[in-house]
Amino acid sequence: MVEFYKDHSRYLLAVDCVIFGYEDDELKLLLYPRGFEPVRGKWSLMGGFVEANESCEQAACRVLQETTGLQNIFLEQVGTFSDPTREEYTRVISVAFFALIDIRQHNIDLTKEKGAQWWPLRQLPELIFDHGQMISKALANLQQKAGYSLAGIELLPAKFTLLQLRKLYEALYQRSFDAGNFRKKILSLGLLEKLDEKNQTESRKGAFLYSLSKEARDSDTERIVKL
Amino acid sequence: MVEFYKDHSRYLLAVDCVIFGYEDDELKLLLYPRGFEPVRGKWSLMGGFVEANESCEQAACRVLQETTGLQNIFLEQVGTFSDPTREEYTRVISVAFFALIDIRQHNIDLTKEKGAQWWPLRQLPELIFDHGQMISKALANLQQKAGYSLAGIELLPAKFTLLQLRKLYEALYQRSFDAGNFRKKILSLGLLEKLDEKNQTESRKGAFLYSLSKEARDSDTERIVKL
DNA sequence: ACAAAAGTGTTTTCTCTACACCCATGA
DNA sequence: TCATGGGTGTAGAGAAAACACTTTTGT
Repeated sequence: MVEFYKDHSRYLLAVDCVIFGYEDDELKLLLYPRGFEPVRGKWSLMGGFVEANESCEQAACRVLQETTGLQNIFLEQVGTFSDPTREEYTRVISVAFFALIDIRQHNIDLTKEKGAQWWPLRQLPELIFDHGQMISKALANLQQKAGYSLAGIELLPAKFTLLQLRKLYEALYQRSFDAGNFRKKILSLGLLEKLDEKNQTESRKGAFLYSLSKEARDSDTERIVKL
Repeated sequence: MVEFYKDHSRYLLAVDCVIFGYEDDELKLLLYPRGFEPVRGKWSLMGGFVEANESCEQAACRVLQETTGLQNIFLEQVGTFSDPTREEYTRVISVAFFALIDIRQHNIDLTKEKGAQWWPLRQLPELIFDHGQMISKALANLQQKAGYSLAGIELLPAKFTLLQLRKLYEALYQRSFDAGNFRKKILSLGLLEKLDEKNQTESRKGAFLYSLSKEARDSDTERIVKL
């Protein structure tokens, strides 16, 4: 066995997922009443411990899959929270991730089973530990990312109208965008593919559906929203 | 003692610092020949283990202070590296930080004592583990941050000329900037304070020195460089 | 007919960029 | 006097913002 490191402490390592969804023109977060002690029953992000054979990213994927039934989800590190007193009873280091999911795709039975609820971002309940900080930082990350790419699109169905996209951006940045200018700006990026289908449910006239084009998944650094 | 967590593994937790400096019109990194096994003698970022009473941020501060003699340094998380096989002999999770220091302020004796060297960013030696990845990510962070704020300024002395600032930005982005336009853009941000001193060493005419104004430390989200 | 969203076009404003030009001064 | 950086001004290109206007269709 290895002797080099024997003088140093070892810590529990967890991941916590800030799971964003979008519904009724507003951003929502999936929160859970914590199922085990300590602080059982208080609202928290969904998390789990990192097992011996997995990275934090893999652990976050697993947690996400276990709680929403979804795989291949947009997932990104937010930061690592390591204040020695962040949990009450023992020291746990937590790596926070944020995930963007299409709220209509997730497994509702699975989430209900654990008592999970979608909470509007603007009216969150009190959260355990430093989960509030994790959420703030995740939101800041998301806003920044959405300003440079169409990252936020993961929150919409695969096919969407420009109205839906605009409403999403309005929710993200808490401001309104001129409909005409928004359309021109987004289409000028050349990242969207116009489909032959129309959505007739949200307007009299009907609006064409769009989806992210193949080429779009790659490099797209142009600015969309001026903050 | 606490029983809730007893089923979960505990891991060694380290921090690694990507220490940026700026000298001779180019970005440099402070690297160390690793002083202990395994892989003793290979070049690496300076790091250390997180002790029981400190957060990762505190550990990074401590490491930075121990290696450069500097305190109150710009320091920011880059990301957490947790691949189970990232180190050869045992599992270590590492949180990478990046630091910006004024290369002329650090304690040269202290760094020399450990065999540390400043390496031009464009000609780095081979590094241990995933330290190369940490550096790439840190650089990307720095570039992005410098595009929105005057973050890079920490690499310069407290008083500097606009030529020095421009050269720094040119090194950061590996491109040139029009001298007149750069001056106007930077000054229009209202973040710099013009001093009554001049630097006579870098031009015949002499250039006024500037420093970051008090108000500037706060929110400054306007874009400086278009990427 | 009207309301509401879809979609297009125009005008104005602002920022970015390129570049011209004068200033000061050490060699 | 010449080269070099300091510093200011300006004209043109291009993007962003504001907004007018036409189309479509369910009620």
